[in-house]
Amino acid sequence: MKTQWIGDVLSGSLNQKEVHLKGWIHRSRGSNAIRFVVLRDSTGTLQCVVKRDKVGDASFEEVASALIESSLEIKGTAIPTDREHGYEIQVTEAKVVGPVDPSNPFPITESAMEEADGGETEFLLDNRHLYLRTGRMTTMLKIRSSVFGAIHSFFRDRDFIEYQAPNFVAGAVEGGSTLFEVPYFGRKAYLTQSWQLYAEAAMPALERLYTIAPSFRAEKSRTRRHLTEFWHAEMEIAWADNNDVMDHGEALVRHIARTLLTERPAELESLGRDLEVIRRFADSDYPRIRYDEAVERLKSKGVEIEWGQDLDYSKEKILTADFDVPHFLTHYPKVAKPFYHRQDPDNQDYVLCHDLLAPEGYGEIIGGGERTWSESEILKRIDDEGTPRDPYEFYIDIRRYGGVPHGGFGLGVDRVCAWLAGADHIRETIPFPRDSRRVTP
RNA sequence: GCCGACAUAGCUUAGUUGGUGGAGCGGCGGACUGUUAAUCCGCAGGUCGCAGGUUCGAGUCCUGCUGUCGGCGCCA
Repeated sequence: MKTQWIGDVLSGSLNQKEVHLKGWIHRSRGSNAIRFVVLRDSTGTLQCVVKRDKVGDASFEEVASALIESSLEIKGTAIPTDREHGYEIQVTEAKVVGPVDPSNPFPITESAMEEADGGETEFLLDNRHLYLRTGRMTTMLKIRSSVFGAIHSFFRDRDFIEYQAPNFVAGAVEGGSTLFEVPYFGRKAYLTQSWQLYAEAAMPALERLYTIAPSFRAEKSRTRRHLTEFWHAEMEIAWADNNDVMDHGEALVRHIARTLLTERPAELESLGRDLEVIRRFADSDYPRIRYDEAVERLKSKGVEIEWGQDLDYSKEKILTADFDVPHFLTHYPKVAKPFYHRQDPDNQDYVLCHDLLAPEGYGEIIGGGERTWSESEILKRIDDEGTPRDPYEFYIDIRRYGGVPHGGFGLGVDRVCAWLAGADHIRETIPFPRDSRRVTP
């Protein structure tokens, strides 16, 4: 097994020590007597100096002829240097573990990445399984891991119970037009769009629950904010109102930003992120404005909008331009939202809901609110909407046995990753993105 | 569902008013004892996405198809 990493050498803890490293050839150059191999592992890159008179002819030839992405095992001494990495390895033994066939060299070349410049060409998307090894993707995946970890620690520190809902479901959460249909032993089933309805069933048992799970939406969206399979962090909490739920969403997003500042500052900077901006997201309060106020703001900017209209992305963008931190929009008109949002008892035209919009044009990252929690209200809302009751019988049943005020939200984890990492496209944040035109590789 | 672009070597691309498709990177061969995307010399590599059409002649013009990318709607 491997016990030493390039990161250990770079940290200085192995200065002047004998080291045994295993990794992949990032770059290789040199002459017929000396070879400079830049070795890569999961912790970084490091130059290894291979001299013919130190390792012998056979070993030297083997290393010298190894192509980029060949895997390599080396032994040598870590010595400080003024050159690029701060340290380099004077190699005493070197062995190619897994070679690369010269007739089929590693296809992700400098030129393949230069035009992409953070974005992704068709070629890189087709070769995603190999693109994952490159610096930008690796960095993004480390940030992603920290975001997932931060979500878990946030909820667990607050005594939330992690709870799993099925991915095969019979009915829709949203309108229903965006479900993936799958054959199910002669019947039809669907891939879940949200954990919420099943979470509400467990709400009276667990009171505070959360999940991080994939959600599936068959939207033919072609935007930098959409995936057909995305990772959804959702929570549900009993005895809570819209403001309580918002408090949790705000605290969670701040906690994620703070975690990245602690765990991934170098990665953020290598992607061109200004840490001061992330610090602002981690430390600020997030303003809350009502739908009506948002409409007024838009009208004052000359945007044509009618009351009752949902705020689409073009309008969101105009609104978010006024803020340099995330901000909530609350109290949407009832007509713009589905039945499970509770009507505002103070004004039946509105529902007790909220969206959290990320600044810098990244758009909605949280959608949530207070649920319609009494049996009479839910039946009226379903009937008024013209939605059939049948698929929701279990959901209605929950309210027949001790319904309580409760609510929750869903957070788009990939969107949060894209926003905090400053990615151009949500695809950059997930190893194998799925959208309406791509299910491979 | 709607709108707009694009498709030339493994990759990134140049290609003039239609007249025998070039380069850089990568690969291969050679030179080189401290390189930083190493450098230098040489070689191989193309049914110009597919199918029609116009023309003496199409990478180039026209039509259709396919694929991909970008934007909108919808949402996390």
